[in-house]
Amino acid sequence: MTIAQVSKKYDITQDTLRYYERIGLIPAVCRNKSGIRNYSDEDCRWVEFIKCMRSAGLAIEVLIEYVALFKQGDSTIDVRKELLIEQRKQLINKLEDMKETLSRLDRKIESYEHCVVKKEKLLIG
Amino acid sequence: MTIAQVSKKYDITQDTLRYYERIGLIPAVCRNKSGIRNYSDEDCRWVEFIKCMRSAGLAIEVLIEYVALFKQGDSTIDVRKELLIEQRKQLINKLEDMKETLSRLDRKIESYEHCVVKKEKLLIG
DNA sequence: GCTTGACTTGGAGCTGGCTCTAAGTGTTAA
DNA sequence: TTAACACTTAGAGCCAGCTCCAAGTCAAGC
Repeated sequence: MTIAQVSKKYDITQDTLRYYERIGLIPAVCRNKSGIRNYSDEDCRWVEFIKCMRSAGLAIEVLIEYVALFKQGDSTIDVRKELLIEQRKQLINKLEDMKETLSRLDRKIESYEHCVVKKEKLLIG
Repeated sequence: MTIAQVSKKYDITQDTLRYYERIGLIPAVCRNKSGIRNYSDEDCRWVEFIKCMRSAGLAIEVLIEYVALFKQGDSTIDVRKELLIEQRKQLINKLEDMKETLSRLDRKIESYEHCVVKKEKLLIG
């Protein structure tokens, strides 16, 4: 796949794809003889995985570390697993916080309902 | 309450508190004759509300709008409610995305479990 | 051969959201 | 009364994470 196709498929700009590769957020993509990127299926899976993790708020720094460990091979399997577990923990905490905020927002909206009712009562009665 | 107390209570730097006030993220706080901020209970509730919403990822821009509408009085009640409902919608979507990412992370960690088991089998057998 | 156009690079620029600084004012304690 | 300190302001600086740009390379079509 060309960079243009990957960009379209995953809705990530070409600039961002090149940027991610430059900083090591995805492993180096193979090129043809004239230096043009040709994304393999595995490259695509990386792009998709990183996009997903980024959108959930995992830091670029952490993901770069994960990719670097991956490149070092099987000896880093345990470390990678620990890294993922730590990220999961943080994600769960964030989810909890957001759920609380959501219910607070619900209550706030609820109180606006009462407001409107009062206003209507005033208008009617 | 002084800015120092509010800063401590809500774990927000004094700089950030002043910044929030400057850009209209919280309504103007009353000052004594020499210009020093004195946070009322209502000011504190604003600080806490804004902190909570910010931590869930609501944009500063949107919250500034909410505060501006609030300052305009009761005529903006309906608009404010709509604004909150829209933000709730977005928050729910974000939560859903994050939940999916979380279960993906779970599966990934799961697959690392298998990895370790294989490695152990190799070591043992 | 020449133009067009899709790609390449390194580096500069931008946005959001703080965070720090310099210069100044006011209160308090010795 | 003078030193120390907590506060004030406007504006510069910083960081993450892109996004844009200039200059260059290459392949395809006229």
